[in-house]
Amino acid sequence: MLKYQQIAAAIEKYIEDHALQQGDKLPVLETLMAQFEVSKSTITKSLELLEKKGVVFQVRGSGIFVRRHKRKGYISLFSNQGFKKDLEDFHLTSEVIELNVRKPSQEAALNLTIDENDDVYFVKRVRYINGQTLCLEESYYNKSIITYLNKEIVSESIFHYIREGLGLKIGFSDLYLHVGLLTEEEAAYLGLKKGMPKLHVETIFHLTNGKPFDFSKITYNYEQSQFVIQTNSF
Amino acid sequence: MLKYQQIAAAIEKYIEDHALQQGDKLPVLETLMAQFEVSKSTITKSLELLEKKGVVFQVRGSGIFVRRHKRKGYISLFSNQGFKKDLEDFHLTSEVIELNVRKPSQEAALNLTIDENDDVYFVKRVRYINGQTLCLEESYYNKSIITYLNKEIVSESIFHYIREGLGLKIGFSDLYLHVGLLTEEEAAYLGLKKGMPKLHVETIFHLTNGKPFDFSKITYNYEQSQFVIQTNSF
DNA sequence: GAGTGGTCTAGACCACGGC
DNA sequence: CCGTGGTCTAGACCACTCC
Repeated sequence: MLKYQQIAAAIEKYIEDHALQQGDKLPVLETLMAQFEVSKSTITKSLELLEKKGVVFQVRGSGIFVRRHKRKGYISLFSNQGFKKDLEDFHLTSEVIELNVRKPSQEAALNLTIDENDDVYFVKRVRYINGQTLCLEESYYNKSIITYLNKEIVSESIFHYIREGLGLKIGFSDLYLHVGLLTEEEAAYLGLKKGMPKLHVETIFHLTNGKPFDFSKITYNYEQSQFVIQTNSF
Repeated sequence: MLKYQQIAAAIEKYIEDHALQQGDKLPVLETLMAQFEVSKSTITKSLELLEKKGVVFQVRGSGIFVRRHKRKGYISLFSNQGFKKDLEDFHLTSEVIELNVRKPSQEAALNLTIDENDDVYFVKRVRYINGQTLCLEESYYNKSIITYLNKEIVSESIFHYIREGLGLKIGFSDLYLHVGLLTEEEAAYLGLKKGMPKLHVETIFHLTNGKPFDFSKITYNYEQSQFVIQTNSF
């Protein structure tokens, strides 16, 4: 692990352990430099990382402050697929409905930029949060990248397996959000009634080298659909 | 304007002008260093900025590539309030329903971290996209920060005025998303029917110094609610 | 004006991709 | 192995905040 990542992790842990709140001041750069025995730019890099993650904000001429949104019970839209850590407050489980190798739909092939004759893993799951249905998920994984999946992996965190088991590096993703009404089938899986509202999210996940490896379609239970997103200006 | 921002803007313009597509390769670092006559870290800073914005992605040992999502007609969830540039494809207009100075609701006071006796500007607008209703917006601006607003400003881009007119620097924001069904009043403003789905977004905007200055509640027309979000891993 | 974060440089060395 | 991006350093100078 790189220095600036270690330092960022240490600072984040410090904030967590001391239960610091929004606006609380952290030590000044010079102190941090001395404490971690690194140069200024390394500390700066660490703090940039934490700023991107929405953990701190820096004010020139003033200091470094903790950033923390106030509301509880909201799910971070980004820490759902792939970044499970933030969900420690929640119990996430999955019920696997379907898992097989097949040819992709035209839509899936397009989004994964593969040929319709290439193989994909198809995964269909219902995910539960604290015992309640959270969402219905249908995912297509490019089999030439995600070479193996089994029921055990798919019941747990697929993304954890991709990183640790396969040693792949997940880069960026594009999310597409829609609002609509539940179909009969979706309602059945989620234990809701047809015609109730839904949040539908399609995501294309890429590796750091830019190759799309997963196309996911997720329908969220509106009762559980409380999401938070932290953003920064450019 | 800072060097690295100028360079980032230049590179972004180059991508735009040459209509580069996802995966297209940009010149290597050394070339860019020479071309802009700056040191390596400055170019790196520029590219980091573009990476944050979702304009490029960098692959170690390989190169710098253009990142561009494929779907058209989607609104970027972040470039709506405050970052209007990305919406050039769309015609955005506003109809002002209400504009006045008042005491904040308990909810607004809480989210702006002010007292219920402090003054706020209250703005209620319906926003149109290409002539269709896009959303109903109710905003509370901390009057001790946003000292003046009038109908003309509020009909145009409030955030542009805050930046240029008031010289304030917008920092970060917290978005809270919900899905639900339209009330009678909301449906009336949006020209829809009660009971249809809605996306409800509450946002708290902060200045770079961390002070919240705007609390907004927006109800989106589900027919227009096609949003895209580009994210990066940490 | 003192304190504090941000920008920029020049250069050494490292790590990954792909031929 | 070469080309390419990433990390890290030491230090100069700049810009903002707040007393």
